[in-house]
Amino acid sequence: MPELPEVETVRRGLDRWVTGRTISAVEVRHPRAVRRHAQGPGHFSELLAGRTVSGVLRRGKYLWLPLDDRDALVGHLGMSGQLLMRSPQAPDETHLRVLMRFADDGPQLRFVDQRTFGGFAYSTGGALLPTELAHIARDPLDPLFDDEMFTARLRRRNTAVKRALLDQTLISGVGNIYADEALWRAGLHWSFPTRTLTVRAVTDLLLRVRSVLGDAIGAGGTSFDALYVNVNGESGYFDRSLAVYGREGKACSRCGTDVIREPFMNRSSFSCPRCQPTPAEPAR
DNA sequence: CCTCATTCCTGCGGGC
DNA sequence: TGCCCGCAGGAATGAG
Repeated sequence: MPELPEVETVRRGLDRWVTGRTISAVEVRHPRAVRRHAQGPGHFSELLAGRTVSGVLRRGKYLWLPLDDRDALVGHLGMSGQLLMRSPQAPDETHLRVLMRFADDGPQLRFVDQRTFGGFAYSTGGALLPTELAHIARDPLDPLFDDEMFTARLRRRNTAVKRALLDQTLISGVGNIYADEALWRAGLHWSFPTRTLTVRAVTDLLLRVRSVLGDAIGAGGTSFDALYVNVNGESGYFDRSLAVYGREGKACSRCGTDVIREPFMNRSSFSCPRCQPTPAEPAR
């Protein structure tokens, strides 16, 4: 699933391949892909034709492409979204949702999304920060991320630490995979109550979050090739480095104990029962 | 301001 | 061989 490292990898690819190019036409092949654009697919396409992309920015798991004025194209990959650079001659992908052509007749930008949780919207005045994502917190790799505010807000909460990590209004960019990996690195069980975490523990957790995201970006960057804006949703080569996610029944690389899987928030949480013991009074 | 459950979607793979 | 069903899960939404 695309989380911050995958989206950052996509951002770098897009920046290289579409910045400075002028859009000639946009075909919406599935209306759900632009469901957040209230005026509909036709209007969405009309607004984009003739516009020049001036860059590619990211906050958390959101991407946006500032255009040649104060507007922007904002998007989210959802769970299965891919952004591909493809030759105009390449056949349609099975789950092609949006096709963007450029005036130079060069590689097209294609949004391919099996489960259609992803989508795009036209953001009027959104070049600096689209209103569609203004409610999302800065991500931990943002130089302006406020560590002290994050720590204070997290410790005021009355919930499980993993729930807090997944709350995009508190810290953005972390999804199920990297939450589990960061918690393993920090030696914290997902149910640890935020109220009882010390400042020191939160500071360490934030360090682990940053280290796992940074490591994953490093791995994701290696899977690039010319006309492919990485996208596999399986985090480049980082899946080889996962310590607990998807590793139920396999040995923890730190202590050898079998990794366990527990249901949480209608999904799975993976942890090492020895390195991440269940707290005396777990939160949910 | 929280906190938390529900909903959207489709391909895959396990079980029978 | 084929059918059913659970599972994967980010984020908007609304209830309390």
